[in-house]
Amino acid sequence: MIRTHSELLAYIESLVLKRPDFFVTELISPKEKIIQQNKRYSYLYIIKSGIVKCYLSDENGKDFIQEFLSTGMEFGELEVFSEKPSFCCVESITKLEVFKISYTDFNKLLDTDTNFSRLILKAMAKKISYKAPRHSYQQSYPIEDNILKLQELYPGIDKIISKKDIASYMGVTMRSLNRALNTLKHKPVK
Amino acid sequence: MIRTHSELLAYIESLVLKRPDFFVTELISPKEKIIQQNKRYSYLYIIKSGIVKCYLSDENGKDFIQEFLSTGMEFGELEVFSEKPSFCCVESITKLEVFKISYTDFNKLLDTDTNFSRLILKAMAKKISYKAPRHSYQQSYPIEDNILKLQELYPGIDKIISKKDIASYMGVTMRSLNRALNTLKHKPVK
DNA sequence: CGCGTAATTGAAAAGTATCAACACTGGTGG
DNA sequence: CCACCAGTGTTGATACTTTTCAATTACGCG
Repeated sequence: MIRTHSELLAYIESLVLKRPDFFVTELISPKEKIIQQNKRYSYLYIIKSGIVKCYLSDENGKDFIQEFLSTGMEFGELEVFSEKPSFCCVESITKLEVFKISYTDFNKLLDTDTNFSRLILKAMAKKISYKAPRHSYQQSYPIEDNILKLQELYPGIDKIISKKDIASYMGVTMRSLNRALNTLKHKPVK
Repeated sequence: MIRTHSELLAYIESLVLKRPDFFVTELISPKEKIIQQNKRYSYLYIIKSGIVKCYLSDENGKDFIQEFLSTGMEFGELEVFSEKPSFCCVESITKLEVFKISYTDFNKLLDTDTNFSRLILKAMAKKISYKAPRHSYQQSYPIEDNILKLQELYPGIDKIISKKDIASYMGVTMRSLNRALNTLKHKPVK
């Protein structure tokens, strides 16, 4: 649920030393919108520490959280390739430390540094293989099953992420989430 | 819904001429399982012509279709990066013409051919930006809305894809799909 | 013709959303 | 210090949507 990629972070940190002109370090406070849907940007980000949520919001005001990203995860990179405006929002949950790099410099790195290019490919492959089973499971199983799975994989997640966000992540209303939690409490059958 | 990537196909075809030793052309008949979940492979595929479905099937036997792929789309490439067994099944719907390339040769190309590497990055970015809004929309809106959207984007899709598959793609039962179709027919309000 | 797969439909059961009321919390300002 | 407010979380009643199950029809093909 909260995704990380330590290998990428390590490599980025080594790059920052080699090419300090490419990267800007930034501190961001909680609840800040870093990327807004349908806007154009020219920078992408790699998280050094902290957690962001990455979500799509539709015209009805319903938000749907794609993933929670943490150390070593990049965001805003897809637009480099698609050349379209951002298709999702990114907002900090905790306070954040990020590396920022311009599309231009990112492209330079891709073209000249095979290791880097490889890591980005890997990062994107990870994003895809993560999304697919989640999407599938969420559609195929009732809420209770999804909660159980979440608790199993990420015990104590509710202390970090608000319930509202957990509900948005699961694609259900908070009412349904609460009911499911209650019935699980009262019949911890297995 | 049926995804294509002509730019990649064009480039692959030019590569086939330059490096005929890297590629094998194969003909595949309909309803063949090309890739099976949780198995390991050493080849990946690029579609020259025809349509495949790419789906996850869970222990309950429910299938969930990720995407329909056609000309220029690659599959089986994620496992090159993740180094894990395949996480989804791929099955031909129509008869198929594909290029096959081994992980080894694919890696060689990635390391030596910047244009190629770039196209693969782009292909993966496309896969991600396609999945996210779809997932979001499907969770947030009722079936009828999803049908309308589908009919708008791909009129006549029902002639190519079986209803069963359309239902699996939308993540609902066929019963629900049929009911939604009927109510749409009887009240074509707008 | 007969077989298997795909598609259709009804009725009951399960799951989820909507709406609305209310509790809890941590600021903020009087 | 208290009152107030906004954001977050909780809960009940009800309506709606979707699944499940099962029975039936339609279609393509040997």
